[in-house]
Amino acid sequence: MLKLLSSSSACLYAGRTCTRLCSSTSTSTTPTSPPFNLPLISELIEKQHWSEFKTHLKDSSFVTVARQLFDAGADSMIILRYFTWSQKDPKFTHPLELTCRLLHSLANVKEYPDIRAFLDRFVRSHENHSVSSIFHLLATGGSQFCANCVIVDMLVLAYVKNMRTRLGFEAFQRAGDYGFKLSKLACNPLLSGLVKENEIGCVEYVYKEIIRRRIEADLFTFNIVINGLCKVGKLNKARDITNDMKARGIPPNVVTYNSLIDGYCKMGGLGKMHKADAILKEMVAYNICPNEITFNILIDGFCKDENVASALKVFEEMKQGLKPNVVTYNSLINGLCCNGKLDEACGLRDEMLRFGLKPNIVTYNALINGFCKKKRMKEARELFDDIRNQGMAPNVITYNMLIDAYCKDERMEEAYALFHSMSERGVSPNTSTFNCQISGFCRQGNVGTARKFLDEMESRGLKADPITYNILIDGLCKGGKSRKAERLLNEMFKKGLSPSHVTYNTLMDGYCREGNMKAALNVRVQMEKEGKRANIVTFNVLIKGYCMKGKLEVANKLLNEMLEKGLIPNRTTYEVVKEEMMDKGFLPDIDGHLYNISRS
DNA sequence: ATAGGGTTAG
Repeated sequence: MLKLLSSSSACLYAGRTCTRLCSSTSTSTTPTSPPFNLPLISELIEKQHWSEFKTHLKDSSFVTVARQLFDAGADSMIILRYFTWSQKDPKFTHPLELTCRLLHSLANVKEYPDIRAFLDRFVRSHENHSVSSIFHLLATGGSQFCANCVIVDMLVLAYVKNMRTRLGFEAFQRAGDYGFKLSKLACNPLLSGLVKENEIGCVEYVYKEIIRRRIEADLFTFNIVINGLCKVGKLNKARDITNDMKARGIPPNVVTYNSLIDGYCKMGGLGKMHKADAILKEMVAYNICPNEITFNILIDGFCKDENVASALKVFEEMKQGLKPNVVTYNSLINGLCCNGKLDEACGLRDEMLRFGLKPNIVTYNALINGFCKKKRMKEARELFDDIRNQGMAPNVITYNMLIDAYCKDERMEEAYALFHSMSERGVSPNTSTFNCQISGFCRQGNVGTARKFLDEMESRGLKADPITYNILIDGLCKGGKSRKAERLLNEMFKKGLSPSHVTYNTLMDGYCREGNMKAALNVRVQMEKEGKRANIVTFNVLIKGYCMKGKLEVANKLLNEMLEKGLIPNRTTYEVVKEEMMDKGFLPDIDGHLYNISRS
């Protein structure tokens, strides 16, 4: 078998010319082939008598035999069996032309489950045929148009199911070029895969094409698209699609509304919970009943909005008709912990135990985080030990929180001991784990050791992220080495990392502190060249820098520029301005803003 | 086949 394969591609092209030129009765392609006895060969394949099969065809390549089978009009199931058998050799590659021929022959006799299984293996195999070549051979293979539509539909599905979403998307596009009509059976999973991979641009494209190509869309189609748009904050578009579906006679359901509510909750900004609440009212008005998940989304939204009081109100409302679950409690416990209300958080933990709900690792992490932030390390550690007693295992987040807390408490050895023990327990450190420790060393002014951690992390195959660099840049700046810090920007670019606002602001702050306003302004220019507009922190840093140099006129000019750009001064701005400018007789034009700030 | 929770930098 194997030694014959090397010549298979030559055979393929010779064969193609041959089948085109000769009449269809031609069954023998090479003069050396033994006479082809279809009934006998078919029987041997069907009964899987492979050794006997080989003795009959010992000199023929796979391509030759396959072509003989096709040309002799063998049963498609027999040919499929032959293909499957030849796949036992993992290095074997079927010529794509024959694969397409097999697909056609299976489609013509409507053996759909077999096509599905075959394509599943096909996309998983190492044979990386390009989507365009597959389409080309399918379209020129002279099969019925409908057969091709089915095959392509199943091909898209096979790609998506096997995590080759990009290829699935490409096949979707090609299907449009060739005019092959797809079904929602392929399109819905494709959309779902694209959402999971955050390819929302592609999701929007596929949705538009589904409408344009008149592919039947169902409730799932719309919900997947709406969910994808909500996840990236494109709420207006999501609402438009909600209207589209209504117009097409598919009313939104609870899932649709949950996605929208979640979108508004995560959007951030002022009044977001008000908008989320408005959607809730709308859904109730349409007689769609909120479920546990609706409430979980709202509760989490209020918690993240630092409004635990409202979250608790919604929680009470939920208990009237629905049963809170672990996620509900986790959101509340986390909300309470982030606001330092540890007793109440523990109370809720006890309540969930009374209701027969078992705290999971997320519950523990929320509580541990709460204690860590209050520097109550002893209790945090007790909770950490309790995880194992409860038959669970701490995960990388648990470790990261504790390591970070020990570092912030300047207990670097304890942090390092945990760092060591996590590997022993089979939890691999990630970039954050290193960032916490790098940050710890920088805080102690030990940038050298911090830098060594970065190298150590990369030697373990973990990539530094922009945060790693922000930490190091901040460390160098605080040590009065802003020039050296600026060199790290180039290192970032070399690694394909793009500096964020934080990176530039940190560096500017460094130069400002050194009194080097010229260098600080240069950084701003560079930042804006990179398409990042100055934000509140940028202005705060620069204003403070000029104030410290006594250049209050320039500081005042910057303050006005900030207001003109619609940036609302925050507490830091207020403090800088108050201490440095107002006390020295400057009356910056931020009266109204000042009122808001002093109240907040 | 669609929905929910926890860590790091200014």
